[in-house]
Amino acid sequence: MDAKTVCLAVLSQGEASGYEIRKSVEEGPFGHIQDIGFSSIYPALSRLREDGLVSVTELTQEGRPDKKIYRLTSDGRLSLLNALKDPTESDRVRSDFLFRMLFADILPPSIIDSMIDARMDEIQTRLTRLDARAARGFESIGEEFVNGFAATVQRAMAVYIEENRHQLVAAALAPSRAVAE
Amino acid sequence: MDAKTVCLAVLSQGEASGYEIRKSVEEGPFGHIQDIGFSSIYPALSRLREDGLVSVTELTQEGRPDKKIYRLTSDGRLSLLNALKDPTESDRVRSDFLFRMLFADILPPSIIDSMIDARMDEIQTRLTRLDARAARGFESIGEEFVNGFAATVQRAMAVYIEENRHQLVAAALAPSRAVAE
DNA sequence: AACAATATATATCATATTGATATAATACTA
DNA sequence: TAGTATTATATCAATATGATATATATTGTT
Repeated sequence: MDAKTVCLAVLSQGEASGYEIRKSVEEGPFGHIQDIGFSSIYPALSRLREDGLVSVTELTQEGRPDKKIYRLTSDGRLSLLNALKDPTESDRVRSDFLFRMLFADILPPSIIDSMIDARMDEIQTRLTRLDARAARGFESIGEEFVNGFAATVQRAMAVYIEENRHQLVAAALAPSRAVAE
Repeated sequence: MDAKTVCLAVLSQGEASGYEIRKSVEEGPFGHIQDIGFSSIYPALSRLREDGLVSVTELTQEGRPDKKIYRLTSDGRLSLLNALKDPTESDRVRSDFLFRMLFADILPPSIIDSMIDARMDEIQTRLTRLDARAARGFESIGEEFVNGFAATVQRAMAVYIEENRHQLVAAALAPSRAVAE
C-alpha cells in the first residue's frame, strides 16, 4: 500500500493530523504490516488535499505547533474503498536477521548467538503487545483476525528458532565453507 | 540490507553479472527475504566498482548483449563480513493482504473470499518451492535454517487462515461498522 | 533545581528504491 | 508466423526512507 492509501485508511477511522497518523500506524492495528514516516505522510497529505480526497482544518494551539487536522471527503472514502478492492500484491518480508543467518557458518558464533537472542527478545516484545491488544478487545473482526494472525506467526517463529538455533551456532563453531574461492 | 550489501552477498557465492544477481536473489535462498530489481542492482554495482569492492570483466557474446561479470575483491569480501557483523534491524513485513483484511467488514464478502483464496494459493506455491529446495539439499546450515524457517511460517499462516477465514466472511456478510461517521 | 529525555507538531533534503520503459537478439510455443 | 519468454544492460520519473531543523511543554533523573 502506498502512503496515500495508508493515510486514507487511517483517516477512515476518524480525523487526524499527520503526527497522529504516524502514531496510529505505529501503535495501532497497522503496526506489524505497515511502516510510514513523516517524510512520506506530509507529501501524501498534500497530494490528497490537492486531489480533494481529504479536507483540512488548521487548529492554532498555544504551546504546541499548530495542528492541521485532516478529514476524509466523500471522494476520499470512495477512493479508499476502490483501492481496497484492487487485487492484493504478494506479501513482502525483508529480514535482516535471516539474511545474516544465511551466513551463519562464516560469522563468529558469539555474534550469531547474540543476534538470535536479540531476535527472540523482539518476538517476545511483539507478542506482549499483541496479547495486550487482545486483552483490550477489538474494534472489528478484521482487527481481531490480523492480531491473531500476527501472534500465530510470531509464536511459530519463536518455536522454530528455539528448536534449531543450536545447529546454527554449532556450524559457526566448525566452519565448513569459505567466503567463495 | 541495502542493494550494495545484497550484491556483495550474492557475489560471495561466486562471480555473476547483474542479470544473474537478480535471478539468484529471486530464485535462490534470498528469495523470501529480499527483493531487488535491476534499477537497484546496476547503480549498486557501479558504486561497488568505484569503491574497489568488486572487479569487472567484460565478456563479448554473440547473439546476446555483452555481459559484465563482477567478482568480489578482497576488500569486498572484508566489507561484506563487516556488514554482516553489524547489528540487525527489525524484520519488516508489508502485507497488502492483511491490510485489506483489517477492512473485511466494509468490503464485499466475495472479494474477501477471493483474496483469501489467492493468498492460500500463494502460500501453497511458496511451500512447494521451499520443499523442492529442501529435497535438492542445502549448501550450508544457514540455508537449511532459513528454508525451514520460511516453511514453518508459511505453514502456520495457512493453518491460521483456514481456521479463521469463515469469521471474516461472515462479518463481511453482516457489516457492523461504517467507514467513519 | 538543573538537566536530559520524551512528546507534540510540521517540514525539507539528500539518498535509495521502485516500476516503467527502451533496446536488441535468440529461443520457444501456440 | 506471431507472440511470449529469456538473456542482458541501462535510464527515468515517481516514491519512500533516514536524517536533520525548528520550537515548546511535559516528564523523569540526578
